[in-house]
Amino acid sequence: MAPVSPPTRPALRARYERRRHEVVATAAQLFAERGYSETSIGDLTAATGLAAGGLYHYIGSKEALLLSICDELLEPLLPRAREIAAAPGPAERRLRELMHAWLEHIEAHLDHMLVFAQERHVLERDPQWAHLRRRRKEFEQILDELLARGEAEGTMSFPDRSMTLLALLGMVNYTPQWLRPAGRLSAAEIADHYCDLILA
Amino acid sequence: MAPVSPPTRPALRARYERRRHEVVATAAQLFAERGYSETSIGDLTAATGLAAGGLYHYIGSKEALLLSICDELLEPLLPRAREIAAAPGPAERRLRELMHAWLEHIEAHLDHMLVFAQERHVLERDPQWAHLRRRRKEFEQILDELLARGEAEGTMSFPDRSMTLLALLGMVNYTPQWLRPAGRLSAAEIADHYCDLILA
DNA sequence: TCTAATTTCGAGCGGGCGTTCGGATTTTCT
DNA sequence: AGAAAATCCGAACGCCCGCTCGAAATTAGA
Repeated sequence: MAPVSPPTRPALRARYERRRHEVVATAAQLFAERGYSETSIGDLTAATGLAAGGLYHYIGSKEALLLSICDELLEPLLPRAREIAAAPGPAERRLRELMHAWLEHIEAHLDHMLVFAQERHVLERDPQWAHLRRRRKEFEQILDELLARGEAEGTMSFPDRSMTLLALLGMVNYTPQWLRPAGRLSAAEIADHYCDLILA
Repeated sequence: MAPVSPPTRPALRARYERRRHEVVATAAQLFAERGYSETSIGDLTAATGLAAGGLYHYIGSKEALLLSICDELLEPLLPRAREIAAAPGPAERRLRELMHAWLEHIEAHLDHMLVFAQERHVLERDPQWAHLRRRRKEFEQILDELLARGEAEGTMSFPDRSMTLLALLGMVNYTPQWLRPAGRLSAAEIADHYCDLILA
């Protein structure tokens, strides 16, 4: 996750991080449309304007870059989910808020999401990815607990809660493949629709 | 799709196709768990027991092998879907039957499915994959028409049919990531649950 | 049994890829 | 201005991978 040589002088950290963030975003875009393995370092240097050496100043390695993309995606989402789920109010309201936040996050990070989804098989095996596995698992647990609370409160009922959860995960994880920011449907509308589907 | 040198003598065709099918299945398994790019020809020779030359006798090239996996997956499903959708009876019954067939097909070809899903970004760009794009599109159209027929018959109603279709595709396409043949849920149960969700 | 077709072998080739590294350039701070 | 830190360059390296090819082994059919 950490790049090779971040500047020690604090005044330069900001510029460094900004530039690094640009590089990661550019890479996410390329990876999303061509695939990680099908994108070469040459493609990356062409897209960023940096030469190989300059690029490695920021990314450390190609695989670390991939990890950075997924980190940038999951890191802010999980605390937000915790926060929303822990807030007061009925489970259904909590769920709808969480779905909104989730889908807005997806809409704002389509490329990152597509890359993350693409690398599922790496996620499940490589020990370097263990912390991401944990994060994803906790996120799914938060969702599941919300559904369970809804059942306990009597406002939701599912024939099979765990299957409903999987269906929900499926819908949402598929969304980046067709969602377009300029498209007909907003993230909020989609979130509401998905909620209606499983709560009906 | 066609390998390099299929035998001309018809008596040998059967054995050749059988062996070839074995190779494709083995490859699908490896690709599904490690990823296409992360699986080397060396891995393939080790898993099949064939040496490099022998392997290429059946696969033609690594990319052609990937295409074969996806072909074997989609080729039988589409005609079956056409048949089911065209059969007489109310739309809801047609849809349920199609979902059953679909999920049983997934259950029977988990590896192929995972590989196909993994290569989404290739599917959408490479001209070599055009016929697979067409097949998938037609399959989705069949589904959409079934939903539309349900609405016309008055037995289904959706706030937004195209979004419901996308939700359904999401659920089903995600299924191979958790479905296990020895698991708690059968393909039939899952299909019914999914139908219930969108028809509620 | 003899021949031709088929299947298999495996060393080796050519190329592309990720990465390195020494130095040049630019920037920051005193 | 001067020194130290940070940024960037790009040629070059070594490795690994997909693939080839001529020959050997096996099998089918007469």
